[in-house]
Amino acid sequence: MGSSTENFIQILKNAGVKPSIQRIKIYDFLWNNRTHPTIDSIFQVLVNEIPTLSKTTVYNTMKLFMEHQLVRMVTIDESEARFDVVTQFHGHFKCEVCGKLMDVEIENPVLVNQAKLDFEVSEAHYYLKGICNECNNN
Amino acid sequence: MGSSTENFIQILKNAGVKPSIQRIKIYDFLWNNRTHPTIDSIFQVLVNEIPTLSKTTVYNTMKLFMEHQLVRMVTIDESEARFDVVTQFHGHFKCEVCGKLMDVEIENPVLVNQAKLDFEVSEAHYYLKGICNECNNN
DNA sequence: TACATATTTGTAATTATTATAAATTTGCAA
DNA sequence: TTGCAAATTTATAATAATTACAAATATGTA
Repeated sequence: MGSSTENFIQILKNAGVKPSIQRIKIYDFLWNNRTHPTIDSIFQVLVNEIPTLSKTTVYNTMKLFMEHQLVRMVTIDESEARFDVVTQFHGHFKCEVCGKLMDVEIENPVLVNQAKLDFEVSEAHYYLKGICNECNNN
Repeated sequence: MGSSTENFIQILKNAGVKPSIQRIKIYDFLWNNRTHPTIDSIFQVLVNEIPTLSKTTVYNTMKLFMEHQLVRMVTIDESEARFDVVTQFHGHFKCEVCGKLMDVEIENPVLVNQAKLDFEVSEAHYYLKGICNECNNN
């Protein structure tokens, strides 16, 4: 699968987002850095490529991307929002020692009886907290 | 099941938390108001009963309760933390129209293969977003 | 009662996010 | 190409949740 600029432009266009330089670079970064980055970490990296970049633009862009289903917000960290370019359902694990946030494969959970009927679901999130193996072995 | 002050004192003691007036009243409120309240909403109600109550005390107390597994933090709302006195695994549903946060019964999700081996899990959270029936019918 | 410790409180500091308006860029029509 | 309206980006200020801190108060015990 190619990951050239043209591809990112096409992904944005398909989602109904006009591909400005900033939007392309931000999407590019998310695509290639699947570490569930925060607004600030996105900004800190990209301000090197786009010296005039404003943090407000990163906020605006992530909001726009969310509205167009290009990213998911991950709210495990109470203090800062994180973002995930993978929008298919999957879980997250946060290690409370090293702080790393990892993807977790999980069977799509089953709502019990009544729950299925009580609302129209548009988004599902699942996450775990605990200690990762690396931290447990040290 | 009784829900008198004596019972709350016992619950706090069993969890290793010294039962001050403030802690008892806060736990009492959580036990009897299972609406996943925010720090501010807890404070606004209880400052009527304890006029000297400080919001810092509510923050401190919720932190202490979390450390002693008396409550769970719910982070569906990006802006404000919410708290749940029910610590057994269950899901949450947030209606994006009316904003209400409800409990959802759900089968305990199954981690796929490798995930089980990769970390020691201490907490699991599951939540949904969408539109509730009430909002859908109006 | 006296005192050490724990708890609460009020205030100030921090920090993520949002609001706002000016500056810049973009796309298009004349 | 030029001019202009709309979209986008930017910088700054405002907001609001949370944390840090130190003084005040309450608690338990010798």
